[in-house]
Amino acid sequence: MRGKALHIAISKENPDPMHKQITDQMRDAIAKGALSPGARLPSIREMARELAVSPITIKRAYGDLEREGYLITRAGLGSFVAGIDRERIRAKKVGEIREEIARIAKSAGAFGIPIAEIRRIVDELRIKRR
Amino acid sequence: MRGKALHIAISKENPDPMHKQITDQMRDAIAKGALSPGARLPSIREMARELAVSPITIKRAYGDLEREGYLITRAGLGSFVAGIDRERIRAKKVGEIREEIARIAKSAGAFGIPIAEIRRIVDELRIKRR
Amino acid sequence: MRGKALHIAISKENPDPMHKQITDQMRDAIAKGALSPGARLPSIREMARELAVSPITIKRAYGDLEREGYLITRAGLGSFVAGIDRERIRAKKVGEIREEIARIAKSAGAFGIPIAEIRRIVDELRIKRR
Amino acid sequence: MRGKALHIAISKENPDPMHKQITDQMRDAIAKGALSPGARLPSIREMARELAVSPITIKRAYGDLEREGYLITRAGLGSFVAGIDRERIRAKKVGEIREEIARIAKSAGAFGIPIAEIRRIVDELRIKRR
DNA sequence: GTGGTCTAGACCACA
DNA sequence: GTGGTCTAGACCACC
Repeated sequence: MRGKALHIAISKENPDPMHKQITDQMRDAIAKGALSPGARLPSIREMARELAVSPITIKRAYGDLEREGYLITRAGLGSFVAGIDRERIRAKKVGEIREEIARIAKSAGAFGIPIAEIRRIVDELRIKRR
Repeated sequence: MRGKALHIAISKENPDPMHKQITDQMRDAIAKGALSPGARLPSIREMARELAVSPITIKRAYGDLEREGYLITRAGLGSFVAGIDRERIRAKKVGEIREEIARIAKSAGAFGIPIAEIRRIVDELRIKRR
Repeated sequence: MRGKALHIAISKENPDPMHKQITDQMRDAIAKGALSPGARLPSIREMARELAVSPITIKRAYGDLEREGYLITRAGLGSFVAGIDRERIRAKKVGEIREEIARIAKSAGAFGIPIAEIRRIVDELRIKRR
Repeated sequence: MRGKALHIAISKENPDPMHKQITDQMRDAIAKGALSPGARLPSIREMARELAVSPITIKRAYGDLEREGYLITRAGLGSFVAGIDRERIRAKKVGEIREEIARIAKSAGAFGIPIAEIRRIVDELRIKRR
């Protein structure tokens, strides 16, 4: 299997701004290990051509990911996947999920939907995935 | 006890736009039954004064809720809580939750977080709420 | 004395990019307390007109300061000085100074300049300021 | 003992551009006396091979150092460490340090950090180095 | 009016 | 070629 390691899809339907769609997908790809530390990423201009967006939008996405520690970029050289503490990132993600679930549970409560029902929804997913 | 049926809190910290903070809380109040069908809501001007925001913001919120079927505005009379098919709304909300959970599970998978762990997070919440 | 609380000077001589010159000066102003928490900052467009730069450059500066926790900005409302943990920021600044001094001392060592001489330079400053 | 007089380390982590990392280290080596006046430096190509960078980058570094008076390049012969007025260079460096310290002290003042505290930081360094 | 996003295009330093 | 900065101008959502 020889293909692009990076398949980024931008949807105009998605209300998220482009740069967020890009960072979200790249963050996941890096976290998942689809991109190994040190690997060179497409240059800003390449990526811009490929996704048919402005280089500035890609720059914005790369810049955000750099601030988050997912990649490092050096003028004249390009951008590279950063050495990442996978455990730290996983823990951070779990924390985010916990907050999201809590928010959902709270809002569900107002509609008379108990947490038990949310649990049931999660279990449905587990079964579907089997 | 005759008091405000409606306690809406707008926070500047909350990144959500004001009109969304308002609709979210009113929707929950109506769904929860805190506001009974037919009940008269404060006029746009009253509400605006009370929350110290622009009437335009309230108009936007009422308009959104009307489009969603939660209230009815009669020109010259005011706005009233709509008669609501509680079951229909609950079912709709469950569907929304299902989609959100699926989205979370998908993104979590990229970080090596299995659905079982999400289930665990939900269970933690159940215990905490007891 | 009634004047602008914010005097920002941009120099074309300065090799730092404009947005950094702006953030540096605003950060100092906020840290110093010249701007109180909650105070409204000039809008992006106002500031841009005043400094005769593009609104995007100001946006960049405000965005950086927001990520650093110095201000919060809400669409449609404007930008406001954040409630700040002054102690935390002071400690961070001391850490940065420590690193800078260490770097200077290291580079000075190569020229045969001992730390004692750096100390003497600092003392000169103390006397001058009296 | 006949070994490399010049150990230059280029780091990808270091945000400084490569040419600066090189000039900084060579300048220090010359100022320190590790390279004696008249000594022949590796040719641009040699150096480039050794550091695994482009000859253009080395050319830029050598050129910068020549402009600063640290080395002399004779076409066809190579590059040589310049005869240096060590005192003059030391004095210049002290001046630079004085300016940097003044800048740091000024910025620190905005955070309520007195010069006395900077002095303390310098003293900590002195102790650590003993 | 406010901020948020995106584009097209320019100029610069770095390799 | 690379990334970094800045401009001018457009369109959108929010208030």
